[in-house]
Amino acid sequence: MRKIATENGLKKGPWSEEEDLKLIQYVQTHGPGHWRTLPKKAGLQRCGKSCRLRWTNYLRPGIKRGRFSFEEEETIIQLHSVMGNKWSAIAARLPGRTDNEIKNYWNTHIRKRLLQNGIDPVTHTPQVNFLDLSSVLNSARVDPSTFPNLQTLVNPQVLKLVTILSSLSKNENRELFLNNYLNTMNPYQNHQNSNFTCAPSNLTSTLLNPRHDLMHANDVQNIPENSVNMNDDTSEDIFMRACLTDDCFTIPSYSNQSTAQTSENSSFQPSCTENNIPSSQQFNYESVLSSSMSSTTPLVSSSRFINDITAEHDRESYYGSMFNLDIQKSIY
DNA sequence: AACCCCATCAACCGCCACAGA
DNA sequence: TTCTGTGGCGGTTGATGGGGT
Repeated sequence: MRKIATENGLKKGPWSEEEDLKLIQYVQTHGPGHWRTLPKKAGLQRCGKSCRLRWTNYLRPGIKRGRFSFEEEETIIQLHSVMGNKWSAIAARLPGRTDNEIKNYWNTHIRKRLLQNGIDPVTHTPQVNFLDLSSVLNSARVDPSTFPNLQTLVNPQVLKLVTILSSLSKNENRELFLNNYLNTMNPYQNHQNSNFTCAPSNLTSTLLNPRHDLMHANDVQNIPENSVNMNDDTSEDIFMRACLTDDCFTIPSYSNQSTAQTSENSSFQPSCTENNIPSSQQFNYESVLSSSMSSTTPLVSSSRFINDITAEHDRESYYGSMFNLDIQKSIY
């Protein structure tokens, strides 16, 4: 670990057993807090911040050490897909795990594995260039022999949607179309008061994210009967009329926000803030979180099975099959 | 055996939000 | 309203150890 260094008489680097003992004894007697004055009172040559970190990340009772379980990994992935790099918020849902530990685990294990499986760890979407996809699908439409089984591989509604999107000239328009598309698909959600909201730009990710498709499966049951039926052949026309009206493209704030938040160069924005998004642009993520927040049951149905898998390569193959499975579910 | 490369993760750093004076 | 102290957060660093050559 780090070299032991001193600065202003303060020690840096790894903690010794003796230091740990002093800190534990002091906190057990006086409780945590007042970290600035704690080192002097506890007889430690450390800065208060170092003491606090050592306590919260290592010495605090209830800290769970060791390998992350599959359930924990799934929870991290799903929460990260919603929260982004809000490690403390994620840690709050994983008893015994610290934000630092989760962050490290994400960067060294999960992130790598997602990349290996073709999943963008930032957006949680398959790493497929959207325009390339539409190009492929368009060509397939012109020449069915290219993909003779295309209709059995790709949901016709998805094909329609991609075709429409590819016909829109500006990325901004695509974004707007997608947002309106989804708003129309599930208007019920958009009118719910929610403490947990998401910027509309992330709906694009939601649409293209098989994991989100899976996670929203329960929501489908909540869609009121008068919402648009996507199995209706005329739904595309309905959507085109609904989404391509002038009104859609003349709301400056909407447009600007979408454009800004979907910049490819921008990192995954916390995406889900609680109060800074107008209600008309909010998206209800309650159901996304419900599985992990309100229940101790595994987050995906296959969790029971994966408890028995321990080897790293098994985890990798599990992730591969998990995402493949999700993709299939999402397109059928 | 020696060296190099890389993954891991504890610890640090800089910044920010918030509460209280 | 401003200042200051405190604690929290996310990003980064670097020591360590293991595997490969």
